[in-house]
Amino acid sequence: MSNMQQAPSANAYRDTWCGDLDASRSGSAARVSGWVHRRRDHGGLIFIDLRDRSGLVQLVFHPDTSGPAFAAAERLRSEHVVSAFGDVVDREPGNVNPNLPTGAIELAITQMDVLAESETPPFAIDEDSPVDENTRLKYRALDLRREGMQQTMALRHRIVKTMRDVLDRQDFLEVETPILTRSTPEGARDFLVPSRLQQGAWYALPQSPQLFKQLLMMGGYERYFQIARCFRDEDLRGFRQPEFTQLDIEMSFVEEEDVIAVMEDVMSAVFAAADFPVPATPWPRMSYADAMLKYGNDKPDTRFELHISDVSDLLLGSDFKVFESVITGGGVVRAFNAGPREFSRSELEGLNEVVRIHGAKATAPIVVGGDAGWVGNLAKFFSREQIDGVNAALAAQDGDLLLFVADKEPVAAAALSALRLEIAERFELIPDDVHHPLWIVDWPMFEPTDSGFTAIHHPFTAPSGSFDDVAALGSRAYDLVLDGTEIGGGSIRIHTPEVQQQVFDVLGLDAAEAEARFGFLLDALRYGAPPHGGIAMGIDRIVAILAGKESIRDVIAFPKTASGGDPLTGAPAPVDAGQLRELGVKSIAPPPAA
RNA sequence: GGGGGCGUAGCUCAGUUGGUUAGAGCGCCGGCCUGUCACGCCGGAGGUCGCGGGUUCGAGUCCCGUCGCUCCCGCCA
Repeated sequence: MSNMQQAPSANAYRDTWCGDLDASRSGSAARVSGWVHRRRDHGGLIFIDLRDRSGLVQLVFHPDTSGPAFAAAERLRSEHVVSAFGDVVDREPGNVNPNLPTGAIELAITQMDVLAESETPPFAIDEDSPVDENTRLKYRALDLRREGMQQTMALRHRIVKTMRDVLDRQDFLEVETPILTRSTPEGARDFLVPSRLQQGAWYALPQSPQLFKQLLMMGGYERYFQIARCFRDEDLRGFRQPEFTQLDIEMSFVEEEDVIAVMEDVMSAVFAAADFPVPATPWPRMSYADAMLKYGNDKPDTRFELHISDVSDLLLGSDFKVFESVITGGGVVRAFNAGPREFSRSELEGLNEVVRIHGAKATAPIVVGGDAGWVGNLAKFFSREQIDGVNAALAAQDGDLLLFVADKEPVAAAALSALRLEIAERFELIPDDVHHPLWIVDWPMFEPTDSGFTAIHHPFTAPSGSFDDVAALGSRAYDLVLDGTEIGGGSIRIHTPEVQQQVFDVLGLDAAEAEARFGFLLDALRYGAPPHGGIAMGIDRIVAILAGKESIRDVIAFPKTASGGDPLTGAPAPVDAGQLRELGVKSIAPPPAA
C-alpha cells in the first residue's frame, strides 16, 4: 500500500511507516516518525498529517486522552520533526478520507516527542503550487521532501537497479574507471584539475570512460559496464548538464547486432520497471540518411508522422525564381504536408521565425486545392505537372497546408525539422502516453570541416568501407533515440593499430602526435585486442523521459543551473590564495562579485 | 559568443497611458473553534518593485547598463 517494501525494524523512533497503517492494524499501538505535513487545529481537537517517505497518516490529539502531547501539538508547525505513539483506530464511516491511502484509520496519540522544529519553510512541501526552480534548488533539502521528487528519485533508483540486474545476469562485470584522468582535447571541452605534486600539469575529468573500457576489453574482461559519471565543460540545456550519468557498456567478440540485442534487453526491462508497456523488439531502425531526409535531424521523433520529402527534382525548371536559384545553386527544396491546418497571416509569419533560427530565410506555405491544384499566387509559377507531382509525393488532399523550405541541404533539413516539431506541438499531434525507441544506423564516419575532417562519433569508431573515398566512408555506429531525444550511442570499435592510425591520419594526427596523445591505447592495440564494441546510455535523459520531465534537472538530486552554478552550495566559488599557491596556479580573472 | 522570455510580500501572481498611501490568493502571526483532512471564522504583520544609472515635476511602469533564472542558435568527438 505504501511506497515501502517492508516495515522498518522497530526502534525508539518508529515501528511502522506512516503509509503502512490501515484497518488491519486497528486496535494495535503504533509509533511513527516524520515531518508535520499539515496541521488542522480545531481548538479542542487537533489533527496532524504526519509524513515520511512512505506517505501520510493522520494523527489526532484529544485533550482528554492525549495528555501533555495535546499541548505540544498546539505548538506544532509545518515541517517540525516528531515521533508519536498512539492507538490505530478505525475512523467513523463519515470521517473516512477516501483520498488518502491511510484514510480509513487514524492514530490517536498518547505520547509525542518533538525531535526538531522547523522555521517557516520558504515554500509549501506539496505538489499544488509551482515554485521557482532557483528557489527549489537553493532549498533543495526541502524540495526533495516533495512527493513528486521522491517518486522521481525512486524511479531513478529502480531504473538503475534494473540495468545492473539485467547486465549482472548476462555476465557483465561492473568496473570503476578513473575520475582524475588525462585530457584528450578532442570533442567537448574538458574540466581540468591542477596537480599539486606535479605543478604545471593537469588532470582532466573524463568526458566518458571510452578509452578505459576499451582497455578493459584488451584486458580480457569480455563484458564490462559502469554507472559512470561523465563531465563536459559545455553550455547547458534542459537535457544537458556539465556532469551527467551514463550506463557505459563494452563487449568483446561482438558485432553491432550483439550490442543492440543486449541494449534492447536492458531497455525493455527499464520500460517495465517504469510501468510502461515494453515496445516489441526488435526495435525499428533507420539509416542516418533517411533520418536527415525525412525528419531533418539525426534523432527523429516518430511518435507522429509529417514526413519531409525532397521535391527539388519535381520542381526543377519552374518560373519561381526563389526555388529555381536554390536548386540550380546546389541547394534543395523540401516540404512536408502539415495537414488541413488554418493559419492566420501572423501565425504564418511566426513559422518564418521558426525557420530563421536555423538560418533559412522563410518557409513557403501553400494550401492545396482550387483549379490549379494549389491555392494562392504561387501556383502560377509552376506547371500542372509539377503541382500534381508534388501533391502526389506529399499525399496532399484539398485543404492541406504544405510547408516548403528552399536552401542549402543542412539548412533546409534543420528548418523543416523545427517546423515539423512546431506543427506537432501546436496541433498536439504528439501522443504523450507512448514511447518510440528507434535505432539510427549507417552513420558516415567523417564530416568535412574547413581544415579537413572530423569524426562524427569519435576516432575509435570502426569504419566500414574503403579509405579510398574518405568522404563516403561509413561507420559501424548506432544511436538509440527515444521520442525524439538521443538517449544513447555506441559503435563497434577499431581493434587494430593499423586502422586506428588510418583514422588518425584522416583527422590530421600523425604517428608521433597520435603516440604522444593516445600511446597507451595504441600500445594495448599492439598486444592483441579483441574485436569489441559497446554503447553508452544517458541515464538522466532516460529517467526524465520516463518520468515525463522537461529537464534532467528534475531527475538529478543536486543539479546545476544554466550557468553551471549550484544555488545550494554556491559552487563554483573563489578559493583561498593559499590553495592556489600550493597548486602553482595563478588566477588571471578577478573573483566574481559576491 | 548570439537571440528570445522572466525578475513586484515567504510562495504564486496582478499592477491600465508614467500620477495619491503598490494589491490579491496562499503562507505566516494572534484570537475563536471537538471531526477536520488544501478545515473554518475574525483580526494583524509583512515590500531595497533584482541591482546601478538616466529621462521626468513625478518611474514598479520609459531608456541605458548590469546580475540572476530560463528557452533556443552556436557549442556538445
